[in-house]
Amino acid sequence: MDLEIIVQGAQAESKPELKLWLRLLSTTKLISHEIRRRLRAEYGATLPQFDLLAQLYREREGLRLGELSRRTMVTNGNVTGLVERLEADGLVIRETPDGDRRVTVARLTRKGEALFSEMAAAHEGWLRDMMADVPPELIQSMLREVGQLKGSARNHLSGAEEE
Amino acid sequence: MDLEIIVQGAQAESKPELKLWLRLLSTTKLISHEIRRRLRAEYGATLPQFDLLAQLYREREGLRLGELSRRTMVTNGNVTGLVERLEADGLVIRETPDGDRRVTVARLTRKGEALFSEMAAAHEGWLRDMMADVPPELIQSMLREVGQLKGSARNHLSGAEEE
DNA sequence: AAGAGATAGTTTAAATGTCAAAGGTTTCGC
DNA sequence: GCGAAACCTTTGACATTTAAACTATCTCTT
Repeated sequence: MDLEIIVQGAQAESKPELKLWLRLLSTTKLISHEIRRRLRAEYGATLPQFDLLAQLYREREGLRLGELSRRTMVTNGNVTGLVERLEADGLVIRETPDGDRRVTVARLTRKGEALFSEMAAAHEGWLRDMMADVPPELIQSMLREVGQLKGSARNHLSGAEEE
Repeated sequence: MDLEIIVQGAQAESKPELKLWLRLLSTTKLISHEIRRRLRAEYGATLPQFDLLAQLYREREGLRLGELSRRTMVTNGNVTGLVERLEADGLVIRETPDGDRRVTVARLTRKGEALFSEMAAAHEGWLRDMMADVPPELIQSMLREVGQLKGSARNHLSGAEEE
């Protein structure tokens, strides 16, 4: 039924970190699958595209592809293809600023703004629905605790990422 | 820096469900990236391969591909390719039982068992390390709360999945 | 037994994902 | 100003992902 089966056999009592990780992973997978399904069914969009549009929606003047890559946690080469497809759909345009010709900036078109604002409203509703059985206080405390977990993880990366 | 930027602009105060979701997503992405990097660097393995091997490690007599698909939350077609590559590496073997020739069962080889048991120990250590700054009580309470969230999400899927 | 229907895996196409290497551009040191 | 270093993006090779079509096999009803 679940990723958690990995350890629930012999020694599930110990290893709380592993157990928490598997539960986090299976939960986000569950919710992601659902959101992906609905995005596809109702808007013909994919989840990575939605994420990318979301970033551009917040920065109306556009973002450099490298910045998009950092914000969406998607690799550089991947952003290239994503933006290409979104541009083909007329949701995004690419421009090279005068100052620095190494740079490519992606920006939402009018059509992209309109579509994303629809999708965002639906997306938020889906989440509220899926979390309907969780009391508001729990949501608040999870927010805090997951934040702490994230901080801990960030402090113990092998890579060179700081702050 | 993060997925959470999606909403932190104008009206971050409201929409706690959305905020929690974005934080969950960015946290699991962060940890996944790190685990993937280390699995690749130290064992030349990918995360989905690790997940699949983990399932087989728990069921030494092997699992049908469909069951593997369900447990890893990976689609059917995907399991086919994964097992193919693992078989090519000599970590897994495929067999068709006598009773039902539609069925394919995947099982770990001696080599697969040895490799996975190494990887699993390292994997657990990485997690303990990344969660080092989180007090044990918090880990326990997150375990409970995330479980509740997962239950809620499962109850509000549009798909036909029950229990 | 025949055939409809269910089930198990595989295959396919399009998209996403990684990493590493290659491309142009800009900037810096001198 | 020139060459080297640094920067930004693209490209290429390959693995993973989803959804849907397809093949093979089994089961059940009649």
